[in-house]
Amino acid sequence: MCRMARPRKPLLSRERIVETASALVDTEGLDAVSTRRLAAELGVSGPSLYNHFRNKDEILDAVADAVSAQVDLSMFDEGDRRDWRTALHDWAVSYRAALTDHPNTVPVLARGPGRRPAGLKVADAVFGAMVRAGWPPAQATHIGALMRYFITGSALGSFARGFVDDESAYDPADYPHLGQAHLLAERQQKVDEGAFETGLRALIDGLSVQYEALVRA
Amino acid sequence: MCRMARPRKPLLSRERIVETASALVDTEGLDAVSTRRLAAELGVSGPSLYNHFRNKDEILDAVADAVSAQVDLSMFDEGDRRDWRTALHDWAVSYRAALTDHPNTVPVLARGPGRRPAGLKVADAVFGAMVRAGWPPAQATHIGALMRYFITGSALGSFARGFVDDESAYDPADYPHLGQAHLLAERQQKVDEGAFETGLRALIDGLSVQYEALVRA
DNA sequence: ACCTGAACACCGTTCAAGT
DNA sequence: ACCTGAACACCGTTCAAGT
Repeated sequence: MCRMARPRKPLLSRERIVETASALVDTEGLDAVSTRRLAAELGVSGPSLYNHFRNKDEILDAVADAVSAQVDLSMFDEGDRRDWRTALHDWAVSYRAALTDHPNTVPVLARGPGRRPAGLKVADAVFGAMVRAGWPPAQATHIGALMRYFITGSALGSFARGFVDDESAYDPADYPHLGQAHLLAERQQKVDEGAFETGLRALIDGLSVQYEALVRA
Repeated sequence: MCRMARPRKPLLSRERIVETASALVDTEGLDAVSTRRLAAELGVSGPSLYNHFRNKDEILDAVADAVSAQVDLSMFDEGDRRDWRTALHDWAVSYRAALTDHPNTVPVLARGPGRRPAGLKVADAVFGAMVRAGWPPAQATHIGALMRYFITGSALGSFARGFVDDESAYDPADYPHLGQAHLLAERQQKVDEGAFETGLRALIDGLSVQYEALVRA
């Protein structure tokens, strides 16, 4: 029959838009998401999206926030018996896992929580748990921020292929210590995991030093 | 009299393009750089740029690399007497300062050195110095990577969604006073600086713990 | 070699018009 | 309220043509 301009049931919803956009980001990357392409994927015309989101950035923010919502926060529950060190470690691992599952969203997430509800919930949970563990509020804020720096920085630096898998890009005359940089690219994932683990351990060990000085005072 | 298609002296050079692009990025942000806009700024037509760079990404890479070139590496010189801890700290502070000077380039830089010469030189210097200090090569690689994660992650999380850049997004009904956004920006900057300092100290303290265990073995 | 205009295949967003 | 096509002001990039 005839195509109606407005069906009795809306064709679109925020949920459906975010689901489709997320799938597109995961499979084809951030650049594949244009309003026209996304709309086509949803079976509507481009401008229809503007009935549900103010602009494209809001759609991408919602996609990113769905990833933040996957981060496990149970280690920060009041009832959880984990030491703050263990909780912080387990949380960082869960956070990184969420980013690993959706590497293409990292450039959006790495810019901070902004006004994204799930992102803010993560920040709030870390802050609350650190304060309960005995950290002064100002330090608890710092810990939440610096952990996020490290985790998102790691995810961004890892997935974006920090080194190129091409030996000719690294002339040993220019970079005497990078002779095996192409091999480094080959084993990039291993290196990134190792660097993440080393850094995470160092971060928590170092915070422990500051914590001990704190409780002693 | 007549306008020539090819003057005896080239109108463009890679240097001039990068200089103009850098100024545009610094003053108006990454999004302000379009090939047409940049070309207009240079007094030429858009396609002219393709005689000097393969594509726009290469121009942006060159802009980012100019920032990497500003990072002080003297603390990693063979003659320098600084302890590896102090060298790492001083380098991190210099690195962050370079990013602070050009916050709009951080999204490009945070993706890793790629094949950018100055970025690779930085990675090479850190690696070499850590190995000379007694770290095993695998650990030296990790240290270079994890420090970069933290520093770029910090810069991205701080500057990209700073309250200053975001000012237009605030509803004037909620923030009727002009000073409000400024206060938020100032507080955010303080938090970011504090988190960076706390994190940097923790990272180096934590690495020290691992180093002590290493030399004892 | 280096620059040009024209052209191609796109963009994000607005808006009047439809139901 | 929610979707449409048309329109506006852009994009990055290719390419034949000019000198």
